[in-house]
Amino acid sequence: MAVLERNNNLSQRMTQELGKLIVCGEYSQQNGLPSEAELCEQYGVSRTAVREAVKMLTAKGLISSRPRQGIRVMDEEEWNILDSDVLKWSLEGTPTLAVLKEYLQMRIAIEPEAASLAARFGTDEKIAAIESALNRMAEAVESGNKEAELAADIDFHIGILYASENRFYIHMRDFTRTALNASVRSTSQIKGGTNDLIEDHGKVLNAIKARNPERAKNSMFLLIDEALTFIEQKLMEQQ
Amino acid sequence: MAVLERNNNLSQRMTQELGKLIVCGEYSQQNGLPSEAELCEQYGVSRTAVREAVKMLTAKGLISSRPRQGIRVMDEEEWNILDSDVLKWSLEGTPTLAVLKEYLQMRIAIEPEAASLAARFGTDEKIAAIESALNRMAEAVESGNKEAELAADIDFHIGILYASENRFYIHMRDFTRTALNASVRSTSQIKGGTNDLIEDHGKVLNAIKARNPERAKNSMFLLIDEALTFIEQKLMEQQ
DNA sequence: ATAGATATTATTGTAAGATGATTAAATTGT
DNA sequence: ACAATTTAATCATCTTACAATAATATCTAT
Repeated sequence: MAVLERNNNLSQRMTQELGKLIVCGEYSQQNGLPSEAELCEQYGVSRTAVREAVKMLTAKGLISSRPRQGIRVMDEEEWNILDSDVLKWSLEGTPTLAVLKEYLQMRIAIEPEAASLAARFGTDEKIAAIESALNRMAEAVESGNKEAELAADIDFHIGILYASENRFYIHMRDFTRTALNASVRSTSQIKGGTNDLIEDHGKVLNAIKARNPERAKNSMFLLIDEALTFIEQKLMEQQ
Repeated sequence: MAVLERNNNLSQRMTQELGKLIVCGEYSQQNGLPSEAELCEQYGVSRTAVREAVKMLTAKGLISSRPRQGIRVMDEEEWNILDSDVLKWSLEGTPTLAVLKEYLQMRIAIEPEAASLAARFGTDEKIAAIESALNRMAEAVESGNKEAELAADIDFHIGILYASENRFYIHMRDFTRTALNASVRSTSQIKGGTNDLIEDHGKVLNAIKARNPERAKNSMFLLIDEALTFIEQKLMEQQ
């Protein structure tokens, strides 16, 4: 019998468990999912818990459930792939290069424009938060603390989203976090020396502080494009 | 007693009803929500239906629910504002200029880059779908059919997202649909003649057909930037 | 009086059982 | 072979009961 983690309440745990399995492909459109009754048995929980989990996954676009037809995994196109849980579940396995490319292709749309907005509209307080993140990142590079470096890197990029003062950009924070985690998770992402990485981040920050939207946008574009070009080249070699 | 629409099943309808009220601010962080028991009474449904609706809204980040504390509306920052239901509910009222600006600021990140990707990676079939949408749009303009024009306009922009061949761009289709609906909904969006609108769309399409990513990106940027500049100016005047 | 422990109670969490509604699939009749 | 009908698997809904949680009130010791 499957074992559930012990945090949260039962339907939340069921949601996590089933969501993970669906996103990782254990349950697929072909395989389908067991019926409510079978899930109750397999996990040793009541129908209430199973049904509430099914409802939550339905709300995230992962499954649909109808009488006589059972619980069916939806086409991936229907998944709410920007939902924070779905992003989290997708991070369970090691991401492929193709997936890293998808993340970067999206980031290269969002983040340069976010930097531009941050330069135009970001409050001094929010810009200070970006600067603080960059300082922490530099310290972490000095001391060779990879984990702290990643945390600060994430704070830097998310700080810019917040400084955009636009709800939709702010909402991309979980996406950005996931994308950055994924790129570090994938060992091939070692690439160039981390020194000019700090320098490149610094250029973005300076442009924002100078309230220069164009330069902020371009600096951020270059920063992400470097990573994207690297990935695209690796993908070429692979084929 | 509140009345529910008759489509779908009961918990779906409850979800729609409550979701709409939350997004429109009838229930807020201050006002809070009634308890499960009270909701059952008000809508004349069982706890099962109420609880399943609560779970779905929880999955969309709109509310949280804990023993003794009741059902609480989450901070807007937690809402899954790119969820198709949440987008739909947010479209219930007439959008303010500030909201239209937010939409356009996001579109100006996504769509130019999507056009660039479409030029690089879009299949001939998907590019043909974009062209077909533009043709329908031109016809609708000729015959003065505003509704058909909007539908074709939406198909054009969404067609480009599909042609990007990137899951994250494709996922933005509901957002783009909502943003376009909102801008038409708002009467002030009449702006320039629709003739050069077709021409401007044509430039984007031609660049994509010519497999020229840079030109595709720039053409789309200009197209959206025109609307954004217009809105920003209106906002200035308003203050 | 005040701080800290304890009891109360409102609210959600979980379970189980019963019946209704839906619809895919099997059966039947032509 | 095809259409109409029946069957049965599965989800949908309601009800009842009790457990778990946590905010609030109450009590106790200092």
